[in-house]
Amino acid sequence: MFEQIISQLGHILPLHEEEVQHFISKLQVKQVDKKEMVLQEGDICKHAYFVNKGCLRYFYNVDGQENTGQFFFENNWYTDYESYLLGKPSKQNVEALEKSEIVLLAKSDLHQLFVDIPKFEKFGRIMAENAFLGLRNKSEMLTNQTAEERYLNLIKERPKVFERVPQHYIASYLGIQPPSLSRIRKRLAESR
Amino acid sequence: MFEQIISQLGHILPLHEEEVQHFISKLQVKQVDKKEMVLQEGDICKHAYFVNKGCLRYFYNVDGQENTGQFFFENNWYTDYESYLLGKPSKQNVEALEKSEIVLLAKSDLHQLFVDIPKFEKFGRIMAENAFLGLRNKSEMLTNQTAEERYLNLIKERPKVFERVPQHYIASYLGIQPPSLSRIRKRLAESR
DNA sequence: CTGATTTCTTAACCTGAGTTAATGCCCACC
DNA sequence: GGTGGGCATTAACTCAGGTTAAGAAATCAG
Repeated sequence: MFEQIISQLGHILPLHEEEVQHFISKLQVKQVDKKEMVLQEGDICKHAYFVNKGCLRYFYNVDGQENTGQFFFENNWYTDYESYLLGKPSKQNVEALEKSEIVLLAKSDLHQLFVDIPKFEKFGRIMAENAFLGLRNKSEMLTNQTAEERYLNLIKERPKVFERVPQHYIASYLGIQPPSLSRIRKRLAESR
Repeated sequence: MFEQIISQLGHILPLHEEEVQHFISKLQVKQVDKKEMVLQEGDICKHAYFVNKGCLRYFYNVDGQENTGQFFFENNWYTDYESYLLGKPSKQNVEALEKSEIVLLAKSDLHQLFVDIPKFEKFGRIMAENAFLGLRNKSEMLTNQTAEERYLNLIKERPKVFERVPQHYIASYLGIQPPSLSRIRKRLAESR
């Protein structure tokens, strides 16, 4: 149930058995169906989500267009940090792209952990740092690369995405429309 | 010299006088001229920078084009987290847009602080969280808004930028070219 | 197995922004 | 007080990507 999350945590923090138990006592597991929403725009994000199995994506809804921010597969954390940290309504929507099992950690519990076991602050810091690095990657890709470069880069760096995610979500992740992704694929296929 | 940084720190962490002194002992001040580079692409970013006075901007160099990521004014922290955290050569360039005074905090010293005074982990966490929020704002703006919306939003949210930063840097920050920003300004002026 | 739905591709047309280059303005500095 | 360099604007042209719509292909549910 929590082996994955505990194993990952063990790589960050050395913990005593009772600390592990204390941590586990804060966790809850949730099964979600394909296409089920985990978080909706307007909700206040009060949890961090860890993917045990399956796949989540978050997206923005802009003028009826879905704008995919990121995909999260097994052993990855997701949270809408902005809503989570500032207590503001989220602008993000999160849905399961597959039947998934996710672990929930409430913000209030995590903050209590920071107090009860101060070394968990390090966990909090590393979560935030990793969230930053993930966003930075995405953001740099959108600013500094052309659509074609972004596509090629994604194939190279995360080929798994293409095996598990429909192409129109990938287009949206790359910041383009499905016809545009098709054009890029066609262009590349011809020039080879 | 360090009043600003200590004052800000005081809002995050309650500290004893000796802890403040310990922290201050890690800091160094640097004066930089207008247009002077603080960090260059390829360097490994080993410090966090706090702006006491003046203004920094960081940018990417992509095919000879400068791609501005952010401006930092007084009382803001900058670091290239990716290079800083992973020890990789930075892809960013940082220059002073005005004669500036900046405070440097070395990564190695900060990590020693985490060990010496564990509650500094909280400072580290909040730094990372704030870096995330800043990037998230920028990133969301680029993904979800048109160039015109980004321009109007910047005027509304950070009018100071227009008073202190040449327009071609603002264009680059908005993700467009100077002629394009001129067109937007013209369009807006006409439709009013 | 079959009809329905989702997904992908293609075509035609449109548009916002890039590119390049010319012009004029401003102001910093000699 | 001139002058040279940096900066903003404008024009003309190009093009990547958006938009819309239609059709083909794949996938799913009953």
